[in-house]
Amino acid sequence: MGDEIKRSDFIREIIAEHNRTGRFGGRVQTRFPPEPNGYLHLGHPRAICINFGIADEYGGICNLRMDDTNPTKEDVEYVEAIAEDIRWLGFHWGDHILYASDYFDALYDYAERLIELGKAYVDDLSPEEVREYRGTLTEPGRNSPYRDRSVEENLDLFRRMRAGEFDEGARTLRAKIDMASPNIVMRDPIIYRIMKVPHHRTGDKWCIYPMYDFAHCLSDSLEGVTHSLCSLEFENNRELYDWFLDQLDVHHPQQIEFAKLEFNYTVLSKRRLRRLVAEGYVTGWDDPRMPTLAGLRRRGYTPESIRNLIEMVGISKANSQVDIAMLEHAVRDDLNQRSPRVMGVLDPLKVVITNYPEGQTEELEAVNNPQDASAGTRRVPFSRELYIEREDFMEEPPKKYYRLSPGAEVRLRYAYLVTCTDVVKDPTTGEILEVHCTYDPATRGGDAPDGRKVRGTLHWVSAPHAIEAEARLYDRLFNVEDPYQGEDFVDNLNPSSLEVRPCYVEPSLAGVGAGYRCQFERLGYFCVDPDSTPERLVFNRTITLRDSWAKIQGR
RNA sequence: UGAGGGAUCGUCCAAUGGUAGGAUACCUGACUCUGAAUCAGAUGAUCGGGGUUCGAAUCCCUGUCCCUCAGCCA
Repeated sequence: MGDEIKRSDFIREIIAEHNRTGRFGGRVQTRFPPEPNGYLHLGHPRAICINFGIADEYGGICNLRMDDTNPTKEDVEYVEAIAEDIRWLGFHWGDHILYASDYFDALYDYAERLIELGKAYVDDLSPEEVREYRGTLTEPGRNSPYRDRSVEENLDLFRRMRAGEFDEGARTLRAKIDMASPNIVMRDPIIYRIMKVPHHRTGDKWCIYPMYDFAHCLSDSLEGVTHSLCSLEFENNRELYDWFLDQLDVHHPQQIEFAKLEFNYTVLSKRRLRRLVAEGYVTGWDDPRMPTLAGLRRRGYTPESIRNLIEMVGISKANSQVDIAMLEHAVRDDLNQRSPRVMGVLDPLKVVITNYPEGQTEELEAVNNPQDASAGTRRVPFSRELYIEREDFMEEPPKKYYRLSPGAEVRLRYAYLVTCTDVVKDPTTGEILEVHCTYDPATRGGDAPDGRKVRGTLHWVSAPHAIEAEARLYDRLFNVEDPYQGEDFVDNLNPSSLEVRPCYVEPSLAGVGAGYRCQFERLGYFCVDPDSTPERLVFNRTITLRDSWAKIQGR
């Protein structure tokens, strides 16, 4: 699927150049390093596709490595969820998930080595003092008074840090670089801090934990990663990434940064996503309105559609805000190819075919997928009483309305041409209760033998045969392009992002299970929710079909 | 105003000194047993100012705007 299309971008060009010059002996190995502190969301597939995709293209491997160096923020709960999302997207890693914490022993040894090299020292400054000494963006920092301790003293102190002799925050191990560096990252960055907190994997073995900058580059190095592909905010950290590896004289991967993806009408920050869940604006991390991969999956998005989107959007170093319409196009495009068609009515209006024999039923043949002949056909029951969509009838139709109206003839898809003869209304409210039509028996299947043209084709279900189900109609979670605008982003929540309503679907749907995807003709793509029971199906609307009539109406 | 990055159709991405192209969105039309899909067409951009060059989105100078960094987060 699209594999023959030659992808190229600045990262692949750099790697191709490395391979030309033999920088890594032609080997390409990457890694995807999520911190297990939240669910994967729409911002992640780009990094996933780049790292796993590139490794794959070059016949290399991509490790899934949990970046778990801060036990106060991370939890095993997220590990399996992250792994499942990546698997769902269709990517594979080696035998098992890797963890930065797997390297805590090696990392500790590297830290001692740095001390021995005179490139690291134990600092007694308090967190506040560290901040003061660091200087500012425009002023250089000052050296810590503890900066020039002897190697022996540093080693002793560091070992005692490890042994738990000091309180949290009392001391840190810092790299000895340059407190006047114009790059603040290089002003003697902290590499180990004391945290008397058990770790979800190493238990209480450690009370000191390495910082990201130290752990990350060395984890990459230890694994033999060749290309460490990460997002733009780590550009400033690359100098430090390189510094550690140079000092320690170990295998040195190349870090390359690319821009993260953002989407309009969408919020992706973990903090805000967490708030939506915590404050009950959505039902959970996998609420089908959430931009999490779990939410999109439940909503009915396919992994292929997400991967196609990533390919469509490309890669660059410019911050970008992708139009969510691109995502919507990607799902429609994929679902159009693969979804079986089915008829369902969301807002029923009863139709009585007055000249159709009472009690008669017949089965009509319907095409399962016009995009895919191999999907075959099915039989759909037809009878005297049907339901059609309420908006498919208008007593006083506007111009260009070619659905049902008094005197008008339309086609009931795969069934008959019918003409509206009567409208039955509630005498007090004026509400339309039912519509009476006559059918033309000569048009069975939907074709007129005399060749007369009928513009409108409606979907329908046979009232006595229909299955009653629940439809969950989703719309964008936010109704403004930039949900961050204004005082509080929750003010921009779309109050009608979910509408739950009963619906009628054709009987062929009986027995389909959670995750089943289909198109309700003329309405959109739907996916069976895990909340479904054999007694009551629940359909999530993944996305509507494009609707140019609605567009005309809107003007 | 220190350092590191970035600026091309509304949006996203190409063009690597030689016709600014594709995707998406929007608009027209054709086709249609889904007002879907498909097909055809239109609209629409090089951040500003200088310079080099036969020729500049690309190279040089200059200005502007945007992003990231002052966690013992990642």
